[in-house]
Amino acid sequence: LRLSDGERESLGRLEDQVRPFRRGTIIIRENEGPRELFVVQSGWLHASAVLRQILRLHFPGDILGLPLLAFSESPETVTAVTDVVLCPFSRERFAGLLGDHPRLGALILGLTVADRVALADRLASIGRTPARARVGALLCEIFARTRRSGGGAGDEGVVVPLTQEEIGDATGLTAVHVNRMMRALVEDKVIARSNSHIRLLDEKRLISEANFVDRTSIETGWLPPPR
Amino acid sequence: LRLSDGERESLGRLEDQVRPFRRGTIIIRENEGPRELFVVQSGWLHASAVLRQILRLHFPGDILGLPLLAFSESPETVTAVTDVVLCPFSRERFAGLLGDHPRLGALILGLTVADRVALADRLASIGRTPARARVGALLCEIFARTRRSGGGAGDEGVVVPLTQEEIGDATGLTAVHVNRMMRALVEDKVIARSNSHIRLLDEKRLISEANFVDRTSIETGWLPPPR
DNA sequence: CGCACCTTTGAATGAGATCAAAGATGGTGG
DNA sequence: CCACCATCTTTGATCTCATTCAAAGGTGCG
Repeated sequence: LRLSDGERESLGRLEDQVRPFRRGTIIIRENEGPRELFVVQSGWLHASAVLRQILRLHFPGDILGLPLLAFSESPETVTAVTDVVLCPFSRERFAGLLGDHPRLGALILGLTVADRVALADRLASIGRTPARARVGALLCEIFARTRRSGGGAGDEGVVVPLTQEEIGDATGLTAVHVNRMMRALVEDKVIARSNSHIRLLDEKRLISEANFVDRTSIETGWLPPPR
Repeated sequence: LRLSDGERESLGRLEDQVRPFRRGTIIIRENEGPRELFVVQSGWLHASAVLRQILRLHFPGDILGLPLLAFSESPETVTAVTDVVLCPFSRERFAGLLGDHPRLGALILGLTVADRVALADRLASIGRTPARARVGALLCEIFARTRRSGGGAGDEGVVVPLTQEEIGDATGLTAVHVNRMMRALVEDKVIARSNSHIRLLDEKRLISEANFVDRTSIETGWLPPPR
């Protein structure tokens, strides 16, 4: 999508501040009223809820804290999985952006809708597929989103900084069972692992047995004209 | 939220057409390219994905087809659960609304974010809680949203037009197990049932054992100024 | 009144959880 | 540079919640 000069400038201004955090840091705490939203500049994070369910992985380019647009208390905890660099901005600043550039608002609405659809995919995965497919779907999502944000990650695989416990929290499984499923995937030569580095050996098969659909690219043709 | 005259008028125009559908009708079909979005005027619908997972219940006031803002092919099937009346409108018309009234765009973004949060709640429910709590959470959601949209539904209960099979599709359970959990809830005097009519006897208890959080009301204080 | 669909119930089975403990790995300070 | 400790991974045995399979009641619509 080609942005107008005004849009580009307003978006750029959102990233004028830069703040680094150590891995493990809690960026937004559940049930507290955060004052800021963030754009992820580098690193991985995850959003989790009660009962340790991991709801979402966040990669560079994502906006953190959108629930603040609907609720004064955060419904989720956002934790840095690796060291991260974030660009904070206020809700008022964001409102100003939406007011000045309705097309950007529509674009962000589109991105939020896409996010909602991806979440729905995960709901179906967790509600209706066996453990192995759930782990597979998570891996597919990690690869699709890493490719999009992190540059390469083509064939050399990805360093996944998640513990098996965290993969379990994301898939609704126990760490023990995640371990067995990952070993089974290695056994069947669908993936290869060494420590935290994972490589896809048979992506077609993984995608098909996990029922995975890539939701990383969205339509922009319908947007209102730029201002 | 108080709308400006222009906002009110533009919103009203979205509902200028009215189209009734019979119960059981498929309104939007997965993997097809729908041409329209809809506002629900009356009736219940549900959105489902492959594997029969029900992703979302839709009540009067909801917008159907938002995924069209991100994807040209619908990721979900929308089916009328009861007879319904819908107001169709085009994506272009919606884009016009967003362009003319950025504050409405921001409001719809807030509503979409709230929807995403509610979906995240269901993900946690399905991923991390036992069957009885999942059924309970669905009932809580139905009561909360019926109250909001359908008027009363205070103490006299609600007629739930879903089969136990459909409740299972929404909660990731089998119809047989849904039946056992519902009977257990009746047995423990948490709910009362006669045919498809359900009444809450001990809402506090149901909410607490289901970990339910009501996400039906959202913040609007941050919105940009109206135009 | 009959048929289709839905609910209810029982028994057997199985996927994943739980419990427990033994290897790996990596970061830290001496 | 190495030893130690915390954290993470792996493995086995057992248990349990939910599924599956099967069949008998209900309910309401045509």
